[in-house]
Amino acid sequence: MWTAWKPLPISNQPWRFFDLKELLQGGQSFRWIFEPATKAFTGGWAGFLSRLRVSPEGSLEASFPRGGKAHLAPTERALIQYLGYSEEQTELLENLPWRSDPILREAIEQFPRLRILQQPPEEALLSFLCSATKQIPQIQQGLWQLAQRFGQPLADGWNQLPRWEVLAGIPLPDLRDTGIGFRARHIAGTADFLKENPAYLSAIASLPYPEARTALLKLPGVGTKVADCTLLFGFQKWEAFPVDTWIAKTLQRLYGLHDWKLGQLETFGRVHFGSGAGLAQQFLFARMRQLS
DNA sequence: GTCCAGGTAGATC
DNA sequence: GATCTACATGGA
Repeated sequence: MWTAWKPLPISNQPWRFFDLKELLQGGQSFRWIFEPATKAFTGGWAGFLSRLRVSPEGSLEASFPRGGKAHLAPTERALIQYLGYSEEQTELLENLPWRSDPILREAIEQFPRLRILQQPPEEALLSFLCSATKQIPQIQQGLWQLAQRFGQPLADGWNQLPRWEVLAGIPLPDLRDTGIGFRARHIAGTADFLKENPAYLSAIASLPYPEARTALLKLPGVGTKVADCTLLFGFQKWEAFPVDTWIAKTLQRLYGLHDWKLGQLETFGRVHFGSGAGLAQQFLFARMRQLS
């Protein structure tokens, strides 16, 4: 069913379970399920499945579907890319202003293995359309239902997230049945829009951040926060600085930015943290949740 | 029971 | 433009 555990060559530093949990279930992807029996996470993206765990010796290990299901396994290289372990992110991290910003430095020290997961844009968009005023476990639950009902079967009871073309044909009441509540009409609206404009998302990939953001904001249910999450986690637009309730709280309490408007906080983030603002955002997000 | 959750859109001023 | 509120659902 699964290949033997094998270390992934992505860091010489030891991993803790805590590091892997924050990377896979820290609010970036909602497609990794923890299995207490094996202390491993199963999940993936697109048509790929993997299992990940931290060995007792502190190395990050992966295992893949095998046998007739081998095509469901990502290459080791693709998995490492998905996990955000690229030269590009290493450089962005190095260039963040942690030398002059003790709050950011502390956050990075607390979560040294954290990176931005590089997810398919379609999945990031769908995920964060489901995220409005929901807790992370509920987002995970809603996406699981969407996948099980409308997505392509993979293996081990796992389905792929549904493609937007498929979502466009599903009646609103059926979408509602997955428990995603009022977000169903946002999904339906965006699915219809993308059906009319099939190349819309792929065109966004080549746009600079400001134009890409403007384009995403035209989709129903996509506001500034969902747009920035999609741009950061799906399109690798590193200057995107999503401001949600946690980040707003962080900037108020730790940076003293009381009474700032959302738009002002977004601008502050991009200016203060620079070209890797989105990466900084993820460390601050993890840190604030840890403090609460 | 009440409050809140990785927000957005539409109404109202 | 800036502020106010409805929107579904589940968990604390």
